[in-house]
Amino acid sequence: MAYNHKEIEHKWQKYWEDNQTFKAPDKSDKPKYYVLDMFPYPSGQGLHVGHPEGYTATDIVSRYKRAKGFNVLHPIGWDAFGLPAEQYAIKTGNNPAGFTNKNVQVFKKQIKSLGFSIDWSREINTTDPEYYKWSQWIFEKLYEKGLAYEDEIMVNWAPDFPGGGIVVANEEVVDGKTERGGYPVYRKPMKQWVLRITAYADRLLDDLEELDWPEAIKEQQRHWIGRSTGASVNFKVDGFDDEIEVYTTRPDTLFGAKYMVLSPEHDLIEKITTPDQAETIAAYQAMVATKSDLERTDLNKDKTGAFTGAYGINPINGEKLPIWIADYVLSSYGTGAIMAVPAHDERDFAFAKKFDLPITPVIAGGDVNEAAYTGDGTHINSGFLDGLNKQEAINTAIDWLEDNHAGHKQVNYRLRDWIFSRQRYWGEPIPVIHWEDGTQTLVPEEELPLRLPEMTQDQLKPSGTGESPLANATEWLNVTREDGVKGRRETNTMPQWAGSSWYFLRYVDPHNSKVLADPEKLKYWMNVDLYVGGAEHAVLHLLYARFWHKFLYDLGVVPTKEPFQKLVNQGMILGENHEKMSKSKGNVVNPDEIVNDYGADTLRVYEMFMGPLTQSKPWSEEGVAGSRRWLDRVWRLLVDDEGKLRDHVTTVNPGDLDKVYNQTVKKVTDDLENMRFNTAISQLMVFVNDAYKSDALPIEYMNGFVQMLAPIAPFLAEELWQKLGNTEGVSYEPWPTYDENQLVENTVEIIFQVNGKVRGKATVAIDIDKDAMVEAAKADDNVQNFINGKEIRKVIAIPGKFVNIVVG
RNA sequence: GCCGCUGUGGCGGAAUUGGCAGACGCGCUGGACUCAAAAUCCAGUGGUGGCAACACCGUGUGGGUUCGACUCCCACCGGCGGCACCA
Repeated sequence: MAYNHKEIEHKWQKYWEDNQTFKAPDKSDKPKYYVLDMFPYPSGQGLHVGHPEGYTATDIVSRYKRAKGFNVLHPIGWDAFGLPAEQYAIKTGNNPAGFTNKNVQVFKKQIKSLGFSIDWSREINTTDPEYYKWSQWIFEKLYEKGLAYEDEIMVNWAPDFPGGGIVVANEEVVDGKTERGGYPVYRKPMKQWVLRITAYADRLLDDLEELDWPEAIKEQQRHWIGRSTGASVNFKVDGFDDEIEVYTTRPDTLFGAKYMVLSPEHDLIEKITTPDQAETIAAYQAMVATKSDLERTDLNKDKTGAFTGAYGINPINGEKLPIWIADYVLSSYGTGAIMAVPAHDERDFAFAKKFDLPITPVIAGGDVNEAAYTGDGTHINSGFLDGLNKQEAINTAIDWLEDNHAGHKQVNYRLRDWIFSRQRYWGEPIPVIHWEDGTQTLVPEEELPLRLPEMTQDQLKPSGTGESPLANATEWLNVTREDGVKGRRETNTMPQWAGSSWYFLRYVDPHNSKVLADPEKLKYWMNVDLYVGGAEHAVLHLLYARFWHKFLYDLGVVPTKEPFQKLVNQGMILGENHEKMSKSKGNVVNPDEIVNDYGADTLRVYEMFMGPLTQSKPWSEEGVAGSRRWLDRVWRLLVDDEGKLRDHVTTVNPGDLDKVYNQTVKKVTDDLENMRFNTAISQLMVFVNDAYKSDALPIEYMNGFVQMLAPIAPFLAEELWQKLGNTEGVSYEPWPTYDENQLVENTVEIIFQVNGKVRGKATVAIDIDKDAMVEAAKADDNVQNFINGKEIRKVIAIPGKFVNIVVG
């Protein structure tokens, strides 16, 4: 009887479900291991082949750890709020919740078909009011601690976004366009909810040190947080009482400041601009306001600006500096104002060249006619800083600024606060009420969850005001206090990142109605020991989740400072043509078809055998077929045409498989520990190849082999395990061990080299001494061809390995 | 421009500490089985030369260290990803 994947996979899927095989108890004497996949968004497209890659990796680790005696938490759930469901609802008139649930059912069925050992009793869904109650609860705590606030700020406004435009977070802007959909983004002042992530900047940066994450991701987060140390310097404005505060990392170049630049949105511009420059300035501001972020950066490296007619006074030498405005100075960084040192800053240099402003070097070393010099050197033209190098001058300048009350040392961050509100229906309502008396309150904790109202297709359509469709939900929207004061609910909802910023905590205690999760259970299960997902979440999800986790740690809700101890990014699976899979290129592979045609075990084996988990690698249909052929081969090794265990599986051990079996246990164990799934599989192949050449297959080795196969191809392994006469499932059977003694041999093959090139080999006793090895080498015919008649200069011999004779 | 990753047969990839480059799989070639084919099993398979033993060349390019380099060092080239006026 041939290997029938459909029958077997159906049988064991049902068995695991009926027996709740993978339910993880909250109380156990076993050590715990928490394995997590990144929260999937249940799209209408279903799984793509990238999903099973990461999921198979975590599933192998989960199954391996169970066999190693760990209590394994391996849950899954749905990050189900988000735009596609809302857009679908507007188009079809269906409720987004219904659409979402349908998608979840598809995902669930697919994931179950792949045999992942998930504890389904812990399934969660961000759109479930019992879940988003706690997202809202965390928001209220942030609000109470002053970390959630509403502010009129410069936001990233994408007016062309379907559904009447949307505000997105800084992290969601890529190349001046929205990350989703690629709509152009404009800077626009709007009143929005903001989370004070900057309050955690230092900790988010410093605590990266202790995480076992890919260096690339840590580096991206470091860069995103962008901590820099410099000085704040106050410049008086000539003829006014006002001062302009600038931030600079190079206070040592203060003597080289030749002009100042304000961002076009700076508060002081209107006040200080001279009447004859007013028109020019206003025109420039208007021009900048219509530019998208893309036009301000990518498309336009050419500097623009306008002169205000006003002058600032350099505190260090009293020099009068013209004050310009230019969009190369960003209002959102530092104070939105700079001192320009054209001799030693590339941007200032370009601007000075264009507008013919003076350039005076204050550090020796460059040629200011050619380019800005940003390197180290001796200070010149700098009064009391003359003769000092860069670092000495920075320190001296800061001391001077502080002594003369003209400035101080200052730390700055690139990171900005997290713009948190979205003008959308299908998200967690922000639990705030705005009262007609101008006050604002939270929805009382005992009234949470604040549920989303049901809405008709018409109501879901954009309100046209840039407000969320919730503004159309009149009944839900308006509230009246006991004292008769009327109020209006906040109509913005939370971004999709809200639900995914803490979901890993809910898996620990998914049905708790009293608290977010029981502290005792959190103490047992946290942290996540292994977190696997794509690298695209490097700064979005992973930074937000760390921020919320640290906040919850400060509240005493969670016991750990960081949520994810070890992070692994799986590589992308490319199309057969080595290009990214996409519908337009027609190279998309549907995992359902592979499961149907070859079986889930084949898909799992193939995706793990393709190459290292972390690397991108191209799909190959031939490769899939090869993986299936190998599983067929495994089946035939143990099962005969009648479907019975083959006769040559015996209790007798002739010993010819001793070595390869023990080697295999050693290598597979080591490889699984280190997530080298491709080489683990190749070792299992080596074992099978040898087993085919053996007349007798010791049942002990066959059991061990099937156990090692089980994490990778669990359906087939359960079936073979049963055929081998085992009555319990394979999942909790203790992992096989190897005998070190079986690995040592009496003889070893050594190589003979002449001048580092291999010229001969010989099999010798394992304990052969150096001299004997050298004698054997010199006696070798081919070695003699290369050493005869030549002077032996040196002989290197490592016992048991090789002899190298150096002649000259 | 800056940062990170990466480059090995026809293809995916392997090589623990600097010690036989190419494990394993795909593809290809040959053989066995078969009336035949498929499937399967067995064997071969980096390039060049040679009947062969064997020799020479070979891990992106150029140099270096070493008895010995895919591995370490220097310089460069290509690919992928990220950031990009952050003062």
